[in-house]
Amino acid sequence: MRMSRYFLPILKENPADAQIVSHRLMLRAGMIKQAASGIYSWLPMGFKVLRKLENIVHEEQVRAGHHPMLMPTLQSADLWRESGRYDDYGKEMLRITDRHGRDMLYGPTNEELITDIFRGAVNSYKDLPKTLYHIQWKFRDEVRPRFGVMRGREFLMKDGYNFDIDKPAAMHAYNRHLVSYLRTYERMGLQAIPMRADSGPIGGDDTHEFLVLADTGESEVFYDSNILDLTLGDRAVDYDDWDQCAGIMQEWTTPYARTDETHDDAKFMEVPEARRKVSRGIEVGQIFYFGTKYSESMNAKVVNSEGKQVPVHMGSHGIGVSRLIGAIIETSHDDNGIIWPEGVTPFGVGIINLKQGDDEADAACEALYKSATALGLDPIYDDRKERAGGKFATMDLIGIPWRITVGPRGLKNGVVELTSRKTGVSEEMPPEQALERLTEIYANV
RNA sequence: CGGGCUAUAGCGCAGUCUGGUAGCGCGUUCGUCUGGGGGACGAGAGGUCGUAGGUUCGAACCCUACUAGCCCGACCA
Repeated sequence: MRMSRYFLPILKENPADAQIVSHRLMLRAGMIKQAASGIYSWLPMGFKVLRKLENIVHEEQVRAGHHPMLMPTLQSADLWRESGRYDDYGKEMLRITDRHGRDMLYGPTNEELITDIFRGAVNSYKDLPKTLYHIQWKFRDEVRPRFGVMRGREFLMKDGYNFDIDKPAAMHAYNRHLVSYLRTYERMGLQAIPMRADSGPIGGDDTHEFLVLADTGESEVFYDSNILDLTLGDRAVDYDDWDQCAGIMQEWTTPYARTDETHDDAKFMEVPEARRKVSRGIEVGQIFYFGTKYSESMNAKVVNSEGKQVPVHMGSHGIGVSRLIGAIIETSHDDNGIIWPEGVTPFGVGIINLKQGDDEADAACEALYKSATALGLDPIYDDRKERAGGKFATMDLIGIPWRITVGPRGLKNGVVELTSRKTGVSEEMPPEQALERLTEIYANV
């Protein structure tokens, strides 16, 4: 992308309404614009990152054997009356009346809809297990939206639902989700810790929340620092292997890690003092096993191998996709702006032409831009007639992890400069070599 | 939902107390110089002062109502 043609309305000054760093940087980097309280338009660069996160979530869900689909944002109140949640959910649910006077709602979640879809189509244990999910906009009419996309009213969320014949099978689904979520967050450059949590209005027995450590997090968290050393890395996972998934589940849930809601001080004190950590965390996902809560109230039953009607065992699992952007920025930024992890960056490399209008510099940048594009590096080329300082500041603000700086001084020696946004370390090398290095870096992302 | 605050140019703000026809910085447009970390000088463009009503010869400013947004708390992914 040529910056001169892109829509990137960056702000030099801090917007007055933005309290936390991710909100401030998203506004300054021209990623979002507020449309109403807690509701945002996603401008091209913000949208690009959002789509990248969405893709990672999809890839990892499909890899785990789950089926993508799409349910509507608007739902009929009827199903919610059937489950009993129409009255229980409270004012957080945005209620709408259509022209015929029918009660509708903008979905805050989709348990009712998915159960309705499932019960009409599946009747036998032979059709189980199934896990369906979608990534869709939700609306919760928060009393007090704040912190930009971290706590908006409209938000993009992946929510998935598993249907299993009994509890052991449903627990495998639970474990499988935990593993797929760990992998998802790792690919995004995030360390998200599964913590025993409170089930809240969704209900259920078993639930873990995934928390990203950050000072601005909404929850207080208590954990054994040993958990920070765990990584999935590139180990091969067979999602059909119950024992392997249970083993990974064990591995991650053995060290103490809880939010304040479920914190047990006596147990926490058993952790050696040096490893006992108290911090704050941003919740970026949650998994639940809730047994037959919805299948019973909504009559989602199958015939088991003995010919008897039994309610299916269900679980639901969510990832706050739009809020993840906030979480990533909270954990990855400096005074100059965002620092995108390579896995989610809107552009692979930023090319800065220090002397726009200089024939040699222009030609070198053009060539570099074309090669980088052909290599799939998805470059953003700052070809504006700006001073060098302004170009550096913009590139730092929008957080592109790698920068190639092209100027007449280096070109005399046939070199450009490759700079890491994260470390600030620069190295001079011929343009082809810089592209090779970047190709290698992104091949491993 | 309780308590507090704000609304003036794209963004950040002053002007309101003490009423007299709207200003600063950034951005933006044009020109000249400059050219490796938000440069300098000069000349421009851009505002129903949130909305409606009231007081007044005259309202951004005083009064009333409404709307929107923000902060603290309770609540939440």
